[in-house]
Amino acid sequence: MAAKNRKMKMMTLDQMKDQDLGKVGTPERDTYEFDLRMEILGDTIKSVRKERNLTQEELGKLIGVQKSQISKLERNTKNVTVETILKVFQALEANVRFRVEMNDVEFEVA
Amino acid sequence: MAAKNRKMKMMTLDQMKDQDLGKVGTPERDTYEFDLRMEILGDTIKSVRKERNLTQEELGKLIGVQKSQISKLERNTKNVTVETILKVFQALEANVRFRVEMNDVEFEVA
DNA sequence: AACAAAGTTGATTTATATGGAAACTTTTGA
DNA sequence: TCAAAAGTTTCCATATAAATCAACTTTGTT
Repeated sequence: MAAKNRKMKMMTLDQMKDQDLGKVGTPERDTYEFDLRMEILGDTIKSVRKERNLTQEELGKLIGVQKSQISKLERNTKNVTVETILKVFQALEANVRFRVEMNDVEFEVA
Repeated sequence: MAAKNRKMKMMTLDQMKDQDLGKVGTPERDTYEFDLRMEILGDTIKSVRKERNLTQEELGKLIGVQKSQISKLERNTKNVTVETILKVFQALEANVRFRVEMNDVEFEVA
């Protein structure tokens, strides 16, 4: 997957990603970054659920959905809506913070 | 809207919300909190766009949508998907951070 | 091994987010 | 003041997220 040039001593993760996945802004790279974030989101749901010692079925019951739906949110993670995210983490009694940074300015979309 | 009891000297915003909108967890209160967050999200898009000195039409062009769609995202804000949020703020060259807090543990869904 | 509990997957339905087109309203600047 | 630019709204189509159900696989536990 990586290391094309034998003379190269070090390579940052970002350099590797630039090379193997294309620069930021290209469709492939954007897709990769998006998929990664969605995967992390799914993993986070799972981690927090485990922390609360809940099964998918139990979490589902709290929200009012089947366990299969929870499974999909944890694994199958494509795109999700903000509402779904908030619903899940509220049931898990976790706080969701949402922040937009632009240059020096920060917007807290708490 | 508020101040039912004349003897009451002080009331926190949370107490007021509890009284006027119902406790956290009730459907009305959840709806209110959700609507508020979505409104803030819309306002944030608008603020950042203004900061960048872009019209809705120009921002739309960057993303590949009509100005009416930007208007809807800024005002009409109901629910949105994560993909849409990322797309918009990426076009605005703003960073979106997304964090889940549970007790002392923090999950960065960067 | 073998049974139950937990989790996953696929097919399908329903609800709704995304988006365009066009007419409309508001804002702004000459 | 009025014309153009910017923003809004309505009606509509399409794509897809949310959800169920049922069958399946995986993971413990005794």
